[in-house]
Amino acid sequence: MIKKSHHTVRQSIQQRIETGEWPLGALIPGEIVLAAEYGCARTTINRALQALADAGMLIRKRKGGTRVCSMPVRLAKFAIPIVREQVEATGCQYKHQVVVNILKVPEKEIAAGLNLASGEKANYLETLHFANGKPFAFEQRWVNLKAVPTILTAPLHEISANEWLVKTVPFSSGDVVFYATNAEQRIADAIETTLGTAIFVSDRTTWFKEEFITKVKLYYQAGFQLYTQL
Amino acid sequence: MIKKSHHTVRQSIQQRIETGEWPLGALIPGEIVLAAEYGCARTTINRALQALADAGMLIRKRKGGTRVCSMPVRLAKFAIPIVREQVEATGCQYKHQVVVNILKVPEKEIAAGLNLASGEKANYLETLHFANGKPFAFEQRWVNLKAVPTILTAPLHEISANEWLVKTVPFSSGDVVFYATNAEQRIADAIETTLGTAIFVSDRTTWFKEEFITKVKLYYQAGFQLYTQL
DNA sequence: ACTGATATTATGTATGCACATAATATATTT
DNA sequence: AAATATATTATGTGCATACATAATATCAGT
Repeated sequence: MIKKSHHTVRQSIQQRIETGEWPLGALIPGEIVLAAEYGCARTTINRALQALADAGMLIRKRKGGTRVCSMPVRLAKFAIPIVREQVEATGCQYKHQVVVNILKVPEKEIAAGLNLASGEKANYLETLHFANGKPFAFEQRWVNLKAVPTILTAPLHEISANEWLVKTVPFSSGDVVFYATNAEQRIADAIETTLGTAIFVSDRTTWFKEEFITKVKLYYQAGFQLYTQL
Repeated sequence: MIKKSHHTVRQSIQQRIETGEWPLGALIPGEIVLAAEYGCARTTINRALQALADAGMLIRKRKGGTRVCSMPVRLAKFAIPIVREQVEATGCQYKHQVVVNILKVPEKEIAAGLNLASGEKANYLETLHFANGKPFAFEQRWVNLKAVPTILTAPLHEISANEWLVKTVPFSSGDVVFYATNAEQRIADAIETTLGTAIFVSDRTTWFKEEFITKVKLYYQAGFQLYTQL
């Protein structure tokens, strides 16, 4: 083994796990032993093992050593997408259309979820996203004006609120909920399907340093599938 | 700044991005400058910056330097769960029940998806997962007998096929599709809802070194939500 | 036996150094 | 002026070393 870079070592070790040389839950050799075996410095082995531990493939403990994760936490990752990119990824042409853009006081339960004072207005937007001219998703969005006052002057007819916010607001945390729902009449009309059709919905709330920024519900076209890889 | 470990440096730098000190797309100081500023070695800065780059917060290029990612790819991660853990996480008691466990030849389209020779039998399982005695999810699963012959002797009444496979088969790759569907009568009966109710479905196929292992469809109870964080 | 001090061990972290590599800027040649 | 060579620069990677830290093993004292 003349392997060198931690990438190569990492890959090699991953293989040895995958082929079953080190079965699930087994203790693998220490860094020094591996370093000798691969003919590299312990530092290099360390980086490789740490990377694998980050990936959830190994569990490391001082003393106790490193062992193969017995119940591997397989993480499915997916990029929270710009709808435009989602559409264009399927080879379709993207278009969007702002249907509603008003200021209004949200209903109580929503205002609470948004962390807004009662009676405070927020920017409410409804946008239709199209793929090759057909409705792809229907978006309902609340934007906190205190956090992002400039949204009022943003050219939302050229760039969707979705994309504008990602490009403008620095890193933020948030949570996403996915669920299925039977289409109400309004939604059914918007995405051109029939009442009661099962619709895939993503509901996302975004925060920036404890301050609410935006909450968006996306109703995808009937038959939509969210694909991710392990 | 007496900050030391790369963790601390990483956090500090992340803050400076989040507070807007370095806006989206901006070029940040080089490693040497930062090392001087933080009073640590360049290596330490390097590790911190690399970590942030891995997290999708920075983009680094030899020469050209490091800049804040202008269109941050926020990755939503979620663990592909053992259903039991999913149930227990909500504080409910878990139980499962194997409804069907037979060998049969899958339909053509499924066999193709499973990479099985035509006419070849596979293990077909139907399992009901319960939370506090109420149906939580209905599982339909195909298992490749050539890959995992021991499934036939597994105690599937004590440990669900789901969990047994995760504990037994080494790391594997796979893909997951989520979608919404209107419940057919069979499904509706199984999870005790009414015909046509919108159901959240996850459809997962798992491979081990190019060999098909298992394909599983999970129909979740009505109202189920998949929650993830950014 | 039980308790607590001490040594051992494996990983975690930091540092300094050297060289590799890629992209750019500058100088050189035609 | 255009093409080519060279220097510069910032990151990428590897190594040797040292010390830190946490968990365990060992051993002594009561």
